[in-house]
Amino acid sequence: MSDDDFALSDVEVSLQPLERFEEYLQSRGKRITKQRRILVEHVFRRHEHFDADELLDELQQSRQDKLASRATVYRALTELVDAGLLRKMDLAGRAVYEHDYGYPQHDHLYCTHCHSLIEFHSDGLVKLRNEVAQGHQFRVTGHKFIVQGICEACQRSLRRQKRPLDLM
Amino acid sequence: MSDDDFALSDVEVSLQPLERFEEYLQSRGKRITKQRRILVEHVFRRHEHFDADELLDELQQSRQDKLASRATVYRALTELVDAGLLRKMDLAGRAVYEHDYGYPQHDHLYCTHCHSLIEFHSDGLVKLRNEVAQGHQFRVTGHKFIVQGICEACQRSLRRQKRPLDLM
DNA sequence: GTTGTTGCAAATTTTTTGCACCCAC
DNA sequence: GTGGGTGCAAAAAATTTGCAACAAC
Repeated sequence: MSDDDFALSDVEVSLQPLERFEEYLQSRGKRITKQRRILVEHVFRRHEHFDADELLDELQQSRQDKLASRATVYRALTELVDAGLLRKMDLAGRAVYEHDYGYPQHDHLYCTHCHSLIEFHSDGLVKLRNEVAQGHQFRVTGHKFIVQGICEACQRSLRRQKRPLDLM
Repeated sequence: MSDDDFALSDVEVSLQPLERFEEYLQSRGKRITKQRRILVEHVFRRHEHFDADELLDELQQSRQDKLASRATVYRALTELVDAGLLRKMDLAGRAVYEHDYGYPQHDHLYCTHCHSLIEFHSDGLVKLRNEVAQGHQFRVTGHKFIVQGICEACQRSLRRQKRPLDLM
């Protein structure tokens, strides 16, 4: 069986995150360690946005046998982004991560009140992005589109607070 | 003469940045100090992206009579954003600022190689943004759209470096 | 066995804050 | 005169790094 039996695109969609990460590590001469395995498994256990500190807490809380140190978590997050498994966003000063691998491309509505992130997808956005880039001879590798505002729930709670009798 | 003689939109476009800032300060019971005046004047002297540290350097370099301290610069930048004079972006870990007041709305192509920012405007983007938000009952206050990639100049220099003769 | 990896703590980097003194109002 | 503002230095917060012990390969 030759290497050609697996086209890159097939491999990309069929591998589990951990397998994909191991592939990445091997291609770079890096080692598959216990910590890296634990990290990937943990991160892809559920689909949520998180930052380095939250992840570190989860890997250390209520257990004396810490699964990974702070330094290792930071180093692994960088690798996971590099491997295309995670996406990194700079929000309000700190880095927030989310699944990228095996997850459809999307953008976010960011509520500046409760700091929640609402995902959405828009084909038109990508089209528009590529057109603009082409006009500037710019080679696109990605984008960050964050729409700031107030989510529906916060609008209601704010309305209740600020205008108790102004309903009429 | 009633207040209505000055519609908000007229006032917004006719005032100088400093005047606009003074208006903001007065409305908050804050004081118009020498440092705040110097900062606004300096920041709006030219249209460039900058971070807190660059600004601080410019206000202190080659002069023993420092124009503003680090703390004052950080505090003023927060006020200027709050006043609507500056826009803040979180790029690569640190905050980058640019003119907002009196400057047309725009977005950026961000070269991840030379870290330059290329501005562009797209009506379609705003339209698309509003449509998406409306679909989620989300009240938009703004957005950040950053297209990452390699600018034209860097594409050329990279091409030259990496494949001199394509040997080996 | 060799070489990359981890953990720890110290170091960096960026931004915030407490407080005594100063100045705009 | 008074209360907000400034500068300074220390503190915080987030992330990176040097290095000795350790573990993949």
